[in-house]
Amino acid sequence: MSKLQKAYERSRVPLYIQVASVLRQRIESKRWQAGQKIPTLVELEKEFHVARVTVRQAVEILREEGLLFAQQGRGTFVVDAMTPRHWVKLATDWNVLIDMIKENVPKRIKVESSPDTPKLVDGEGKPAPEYVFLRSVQFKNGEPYGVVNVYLADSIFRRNPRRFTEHPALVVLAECEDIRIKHAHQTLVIGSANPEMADLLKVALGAPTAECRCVVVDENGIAIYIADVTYRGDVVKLHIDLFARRRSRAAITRARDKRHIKNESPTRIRVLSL
Amino acid sequence: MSKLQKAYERSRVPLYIQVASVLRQRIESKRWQAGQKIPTLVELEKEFHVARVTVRQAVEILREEGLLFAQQGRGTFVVDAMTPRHWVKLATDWNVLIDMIKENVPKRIKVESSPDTPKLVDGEGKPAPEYVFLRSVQFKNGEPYGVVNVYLADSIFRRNPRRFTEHPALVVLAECEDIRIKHAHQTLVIGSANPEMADLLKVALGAPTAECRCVVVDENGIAIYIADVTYRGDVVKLHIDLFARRRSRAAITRARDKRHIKNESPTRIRVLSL
DNA sequence: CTCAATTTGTTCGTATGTATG
DNA sequence: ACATACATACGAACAAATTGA
Repeated sequence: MSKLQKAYERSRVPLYIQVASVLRQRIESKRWQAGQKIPTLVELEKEFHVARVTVRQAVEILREEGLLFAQQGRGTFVVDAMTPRHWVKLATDWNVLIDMIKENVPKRIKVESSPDTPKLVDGEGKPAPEYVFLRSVQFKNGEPYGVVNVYLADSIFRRNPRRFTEHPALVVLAECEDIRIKHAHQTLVIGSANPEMADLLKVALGAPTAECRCVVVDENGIAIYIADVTYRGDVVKLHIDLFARRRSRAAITRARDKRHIKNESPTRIRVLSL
Repeated sequence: MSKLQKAYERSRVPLYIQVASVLRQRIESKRWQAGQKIPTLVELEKEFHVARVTVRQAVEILREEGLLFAQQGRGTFVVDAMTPRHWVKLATDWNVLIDMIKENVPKRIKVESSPDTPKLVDGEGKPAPEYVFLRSVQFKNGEPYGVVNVYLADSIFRRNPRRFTEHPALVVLAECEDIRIKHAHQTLVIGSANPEMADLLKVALGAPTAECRCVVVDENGIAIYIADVTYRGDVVKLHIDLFARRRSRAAITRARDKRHIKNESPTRIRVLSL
């Protein structure tokens, strides 16, 4: 039994779909670059240990998606024009977060409201007596990339219902100077799209997603803001600075480094076998 | 046409898998709580607009996963004891990172070495003239959860080959007091398992993964350590403190909060329709 | 205790989709 | 393109366990 068939046992998703998703990732991750000829069907069927027809079905899917085009007698190629990726950079600091989503302002769109559950908080803050539930989809270039579910303490919402419905709730919250925040935090776990999210985000069912949860607790220990955000997995990028010596002229140095790489002799790699 | 069927058009994922993923999420999100009886097969087949057998297949999957148990004549129930998950908590600070992976020490295991590509650095640091390539799989409770590919500058490696092969390279690196680090950072993007990773991590092909890249640059601007780590998506959890007022007795407060929740009147949710 | 209602479990037959060689 | 085998999905009917009147 091939490795893929073992993977098949685990997921019960049709083989050609699985193969297609692997090929798609190679294109999206630029491992197969635009215009490049991809391996022949024979090579692919050897790599994946599947039948010829199965590979063809996978390639067919990507052709329909406009990622590949095939030419009889020549081969299969990655299409040239790939739209540049839009990344959602996750913030690691309150002020950065507020600044970032400030720009999101007009992107909020209402979605058929499903009667969602209250959602318990797992260990941070007491729930407020009443919440207002807001739901929106985030768009960029006409493409959905995130679904936001917000529970906002009703007492906060009442202060200015208009502003809270027209702007990101967190931004309005940050503007209220008299609200004293004890702590705010964000967690991220990786999930996969359920049918509803797949529909809203226009991705395949089971496609990777980033599930972010942001909770703001006021000075009384009340969770006044609870947001559950689901992003398409392919738009999320997180950058963490672990360590930095003072006087870091990072941007400038980086640019210079890049030029160096091309001129230098190729780096040698020694594989260490234990 | 139902939403599920639309999702089917897009992904060609079998219907009963889609239903299963919806049910699974209801359990994991606590919308269906432990011990609770879930709707009957008849109700579910009405809700999802699928045949009886299809719902049964979905329930069957969750039974095999140990999330549900069924009793003829009574109904189907959510199991009580949820096994606590093992999370890989991503570090957001150098010292925390080192402390964390210190404990990983004995988990490193050698894997069939594939002649991997040199991997270019995208903007941070010049490559060293020669790297040593190390590869390992991380285990927890006998289950693989991460694959690590490390490029370590050969000049660093030579200082103590034994230690570098027997311990996490980053820990040994941190111990070398004479190595001055200019900066270190980590990035995370979400990907999906290719055939090789699916095999190593024992997950389905295309299953969500976390692709972490950690780069350490020394005072000369040389990237002395480049690690590409692929984690199973379901074990990664990232916690970001956005904001915290001084004198936060978080742990104690949390414990008290939890008790409160049970005694208080249920929180009301008002759905806001724009 | 029995009966009826409820609910899961099983089995057909049929049609279509998936995967191999 | 074909033949074969198995998976998926439907609808319908029936069997078996549980509950409560």
